[in-house]
Amino acid sequence: MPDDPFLQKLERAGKLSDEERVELQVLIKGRRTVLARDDIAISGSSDRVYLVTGGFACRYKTLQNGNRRIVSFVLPGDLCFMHDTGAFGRDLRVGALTPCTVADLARSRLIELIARYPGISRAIWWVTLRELSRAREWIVNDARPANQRLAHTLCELFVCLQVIGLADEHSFGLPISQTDLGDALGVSAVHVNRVLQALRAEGLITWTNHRVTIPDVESLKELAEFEPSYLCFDGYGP
Amino acid sequence: MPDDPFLQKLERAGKLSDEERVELQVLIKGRRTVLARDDIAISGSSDRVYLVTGGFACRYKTLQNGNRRIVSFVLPGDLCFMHDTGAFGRDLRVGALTPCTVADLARSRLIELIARYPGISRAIWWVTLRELSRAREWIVNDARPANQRLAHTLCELFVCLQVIGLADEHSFGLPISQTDLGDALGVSAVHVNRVLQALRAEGLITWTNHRVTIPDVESLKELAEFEPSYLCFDGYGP
DNA sequence: GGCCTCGTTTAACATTTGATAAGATACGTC
DNA sequence: GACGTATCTTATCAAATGTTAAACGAGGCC
Repeated sequence: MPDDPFLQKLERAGKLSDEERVELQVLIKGRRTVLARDDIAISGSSDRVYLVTGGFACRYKTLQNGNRRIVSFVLPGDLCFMHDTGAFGRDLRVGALTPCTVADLARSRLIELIARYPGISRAIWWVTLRELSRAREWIVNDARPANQRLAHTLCELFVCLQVIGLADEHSFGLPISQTDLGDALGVSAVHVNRVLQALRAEGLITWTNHRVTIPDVESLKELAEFEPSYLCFDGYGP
Repeated sequence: MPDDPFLQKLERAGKLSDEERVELQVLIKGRRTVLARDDIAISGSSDRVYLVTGGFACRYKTLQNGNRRIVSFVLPGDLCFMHDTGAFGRDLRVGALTPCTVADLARSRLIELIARYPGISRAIWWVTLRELSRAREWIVNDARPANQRLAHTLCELFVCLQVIGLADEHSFGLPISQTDLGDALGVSAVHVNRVLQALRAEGLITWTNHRVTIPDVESLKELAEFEPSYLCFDGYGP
């Protein structure tokens, strides 16, 4: 139980009591699988909250011209639609980029837990504020040219995956397509490839066999102007 | 007291009791003025929460090349840095685009009120989730070409200003420069002007004397693919 | 009125990025 | 191993956007 990525992540907001931890473990018991490219959830469509426990997913919207814009990645341990009851935007979806495992929680039950347990309340606040901080950083990132933007996104993925034990010192598995990555960067797939070649040529990264290797993390961070405090991994409070 | 834009906006999340309203009115009593271009606040720098009561402001970050990216506008009645204690990103700032009036609140006092009053707690949750929804919509907007992006931003400003009584049926005052607007769109000032001329030529807007007029709101919304549910003005809950 | 500053507008050119298409490579299925 | 599909890669051309600079206009100040 100390290895559940969800609880592990929540405890970044501050320690949970044993009781709180047990309540949450009971809540997230069930699992279902979702195929790659299938939706995990659509906003405003249910009384469920979704916990992704395995695989890569994303929050996205589709524009009228058919373009998809990914607004955030969803990694193991991330909650989706915690607060959504239809009032916070109607067309946001969560889709699986790879095969995923998901736990569906009853929103009402989670709300009860938030009301009863201060540690859980604090943790859910932390999760929400972290999402807000990350969303704003993505807006900032969109002001950078595509090469920096790609570098920044790779740095973010690297740090987030490292925290949940899915990256080692210099590499991480990235089983998504360049098209997916382009939708996350707001850039065409062809241009992702172009910029990727440039980063490769400079020796900043390699990406083969669905694994990204960053020989010199500091160099990539420097190119990306990556400043990880927005990921809030230093916990709640000063 | 029914005309305070802050309380008015908070009550979108659900009615406040008389007691709650009085507590908040006491809290937001003081006022200071901030000159255009000055910062109202820097993240992580104080134990204060800032309520903008007049003027146009923005949240922004500055990139290493000197470019500024505005990640959201801050209008009268908007709170800033409610949760910020240094853990949620270090370099976000709030700056005045025009002369502003600001009330500085003690964060500890606001936290007390949230803990004691369920209506206030719900309202602060609503404010936060609304910010998240809006930030994600800005990410989506960045995937649109500049003309749509400008149209979308004008639609957003129009609706938000209308709600606080600062816009009439077809126009609103917009006392900011095209450079500011460019920083919000992630586009150069020259290109803002280009796209602006195009919108003018199509008769979609006029913008003179710091006032934007939208003769046919529906047409502009259609161009922008503007779907206002993300602004959460329909309140909390389904 | 004259001057100064700031913002807007327009122009010319450079760069980035998008769109399309074709060839190459990997992977799964039979 | 052969085939089919998806992805990656590269090339070419078109469109969007950035950069720089200059002219123009409005408003404040003396």
